[in-house]
Amino acid sequence: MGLNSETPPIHTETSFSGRTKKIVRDPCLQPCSIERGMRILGGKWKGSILWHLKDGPVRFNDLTRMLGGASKKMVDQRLKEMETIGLVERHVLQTRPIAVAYSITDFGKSTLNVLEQLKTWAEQHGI
Amino acid sequence: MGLNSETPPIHTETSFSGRTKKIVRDPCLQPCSIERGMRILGGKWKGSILWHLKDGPVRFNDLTRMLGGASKKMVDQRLKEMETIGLVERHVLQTRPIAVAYSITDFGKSTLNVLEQLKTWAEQHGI
DNA sequence: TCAACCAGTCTCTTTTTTGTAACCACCCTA
DNA sequence: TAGGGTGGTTACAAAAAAGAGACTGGTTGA
Repeated sequence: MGLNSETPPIHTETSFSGRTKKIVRDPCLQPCSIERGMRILGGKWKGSILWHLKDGPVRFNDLTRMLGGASKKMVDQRLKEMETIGLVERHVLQTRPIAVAYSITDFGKSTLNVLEQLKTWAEQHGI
Repeated sequence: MGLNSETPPIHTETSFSGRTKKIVRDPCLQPCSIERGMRILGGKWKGSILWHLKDGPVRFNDLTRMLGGASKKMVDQRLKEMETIGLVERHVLQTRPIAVAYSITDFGKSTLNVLEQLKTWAEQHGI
């Protein structure tokens, strides 16, 4: 099916400067908020990590095991990124032997809505 | 602040097989639905493209101009991926000169909730 | 003592992604 | 006829991401 009379008109935000030069009225000069959000949450494993932390702190190796397919290196990198952004926190437990646990911060929790929607969407559409 | 008595207990889904070997009760053998969803929507520009198509078909060059910073090649690649998945449709307009417009499909529209949430989240947190 | 655990780190290689720029073939208008 | 438009494609280079696998240095239980 092609575009026919019922389909909405072509949506353009361009116009001509003078008679020939085309300009965009509303370009995303910087990546728009969706794009910027994706750069935070869209990385490989990031969503999954947050999701696995939502029920309480998890230790490093446990987390790696939960994310079947992710290497320690990956998990380590992601956790560091997410720690500097403030999505997760790192706690050293003064037990013997020493252990390290990661937990989700309030900021991290603020992403759970989005992730839940995404999860629902993916499941509904058999992704 | 470290982990103290009020913080939830370490959340582990592991146990020991026999006495020594640790196993995970609930590993993501395949990437979980969040991960799989991200693989679809998380790519660079994908969300933005869908968002820009939501108000009606847009022509290729216009779209490229709207996504400030994306090259034709990028937009082209993303559109092709998204067309094969069924998120967008390509229409050749029999005008003179010939033109091509891309529009969002119903499946594509089903992602708009997620994208809207993401957008809201990003804006609320000054991302 | 051996083996498995802890939380990572390091190095190396491979793969993927991204960007730049030129090019095509055709159209339209000043 | 030149210079803008149309929707792409191609080749090449550069940069980023990902993966494999060994290794550390200590701990713990059988």
